[in-house]
Amino acid sequence: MQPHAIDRPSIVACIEHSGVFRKLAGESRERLLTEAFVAYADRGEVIWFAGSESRFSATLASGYVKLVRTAAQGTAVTVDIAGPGHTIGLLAVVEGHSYPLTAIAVSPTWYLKVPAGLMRDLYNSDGLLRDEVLHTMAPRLRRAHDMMARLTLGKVEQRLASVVLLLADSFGVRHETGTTVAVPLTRSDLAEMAGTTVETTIRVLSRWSKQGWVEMRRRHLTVLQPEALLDRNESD
Amino acid sequence: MQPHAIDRPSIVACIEHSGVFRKLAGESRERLLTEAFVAYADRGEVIWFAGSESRFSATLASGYVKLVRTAAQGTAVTVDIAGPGHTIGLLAVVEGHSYPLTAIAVSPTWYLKVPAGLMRDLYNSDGLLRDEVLHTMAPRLRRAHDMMARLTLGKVEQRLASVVLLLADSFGVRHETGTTVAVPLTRSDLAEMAGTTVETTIRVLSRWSKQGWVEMRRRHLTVLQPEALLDRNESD
DNA sequence: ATCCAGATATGACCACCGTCATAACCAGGC
DNA sequence: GCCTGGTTATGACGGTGGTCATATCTGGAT
Repeated sequence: MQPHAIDRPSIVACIEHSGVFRKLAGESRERLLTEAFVAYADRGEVIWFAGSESRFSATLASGYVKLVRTAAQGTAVTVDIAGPGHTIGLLAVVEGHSYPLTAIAVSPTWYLKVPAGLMRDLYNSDGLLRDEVLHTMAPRLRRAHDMMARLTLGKVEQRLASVVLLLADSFGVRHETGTTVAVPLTRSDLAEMAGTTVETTIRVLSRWSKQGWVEMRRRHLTVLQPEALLDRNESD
Repeated sequence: MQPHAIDRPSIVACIEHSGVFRKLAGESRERLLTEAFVAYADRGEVIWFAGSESRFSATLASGYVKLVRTAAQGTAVTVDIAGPGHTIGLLAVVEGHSYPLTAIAVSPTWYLKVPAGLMRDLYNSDGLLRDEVLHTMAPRLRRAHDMMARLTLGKVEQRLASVVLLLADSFGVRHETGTTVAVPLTRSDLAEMAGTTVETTIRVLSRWSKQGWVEMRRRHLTVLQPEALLDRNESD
C-alpha cells in the first residue's frame, strides 16, 4: 500500500527492540503478548492530542514521532523526538494523567499500543519495569534541560546548530562522508524545534550548505562537518 | 550569626516536610535519621557543581535553590528552581551519574544531606520510595517541557511574563493585593531564566510597574494583575 | 499526462532587543 | 563615618531576525 511503509512488525519484535520491555519475562511478558497490539500511524498523523485522557502508551518499532506543545494562538513547539525502541506516554499512563504533549508521527510509524490498565498493572507488579521507566525518564529530563539552556542562550544560528547536532547525535546514521539524520524533518519542523521561523531556518541551512558543512535533500539532512557547526556555538 | 537565617531544623522536620521521604517508615526511616544530616548554604553558595561526582542528594527544608546549566563561554541559564520540600540531585545519585546541573542557593537554605550510598540502598530496598521518586520526576519533566515551549516561542516580554507567572504559581504567597514571589530573585536571575539580558528585564519590569501590574522592591516581586501579564502572551 | 499542495528558496523592510556606556542607589564591612 | 561591590536604572546605536511578498521545485493524486 504505502510505498515507504515498512512491514508490520510482530509484537515480539516490538518488545525485543524496546528499552522498557526487553528484559520483561514470565507473566508480565505473557500479558503483554496477549493484551497489547501493533498499530500504524502515517506521516503527519496525530497519535494523541495533548490534554486528552491517556488510554495507552506507545512503544515505537519503526518510524519517528515528535512530541509537540501547542500554545494558545496555535503556534507549536516540538519539545522532544522519539525513535525506534523509545516508549512515549509512559508517565501519563502510569500516573493516570492526561497526555501533556501532542504526539505526531513524522514518518510512517509502527508501534506497540499498550492499554493504560495493562501498563499500570505491569508497573505495579513488576519491579524491573519500574527501574526501566526511571531509566528512560532520566535522559529525557536531562535532554529537556539541555535544550532549554541551548534555546534560551544565544543567536538563532547557534540554536539551529544545537538542534541539528542533537538530532545527528540521537538519530544519526554514520557513513564515510558524514552523518545523516534518520528523521525525515522539514525545515518547518526544525524551525519549530529551534524556536524560529521557516524562512530563517532555510536561510541559515542554505548558508551552511554553501559552506559545505551540511548537505540537504528534501526532508533529509546530512551533517558533513560537525566541527564547523560546533564552532558556531563557541564563537561570539 | 546570619540575621536572615532561619533556625537550624531537626532531621525529623526535614523528613516531614519532604515530598519524597514523608511516607517512609520502619528501617528506612531509622537509617535516614542516623545517616543523613542537616547542612546550611548561604545565599550565592554553590551546593554542587555540574559534572562533579554525585555524593549526596539535598532535601530542602527552608530556602530556595536554583539549578543552573553553564555553557562553554560562561553564560548560565537557570533551568529549574527548587523550594522547601523538594529534593534535588535524586536522579544523579540513584543512577550513579555525576550531577548534570549546578545547584546554587538563592536564599539562606537549610537542607538534609543524604549520602549517595544510603540513598541508593533506600531506593533499592523500599518500593514506596521508588514511586515517590517517579512522582517527583513527572512534574519536573512537564515543567521543563512547558518552559521550553514558552522560551522558544515569542518575544522577550512574553517570555518574561511566562517566567514571572510560573514563579508566582510555584512559589507565590497570596495576600489581599496580589501574589508575592517567595524566592528572592534579582533581575539578573530573572534574565537568566527568560533567556534575555538584565537591561531588557529591567526595562520590561519597570514598564509593568508603571502600568501597575507588578510591584517591585529589591529582590522581591509582587504580581498585582496576573491577567494583564497573561494578556501579554495571547496578544500578537 | 496534468494539477495541486506542500516544501524550498530569496529579497525588502523595519521593529525589537542585545551591546555598551553611564549613573544612582543600597547593603555590608571596616 | 567612608568605601566597595552588587543591584537597579536609563539612554543611544546598530544588527539580527521576524514579517510579508513572491517564486520555483518536488512528489503524489487523479
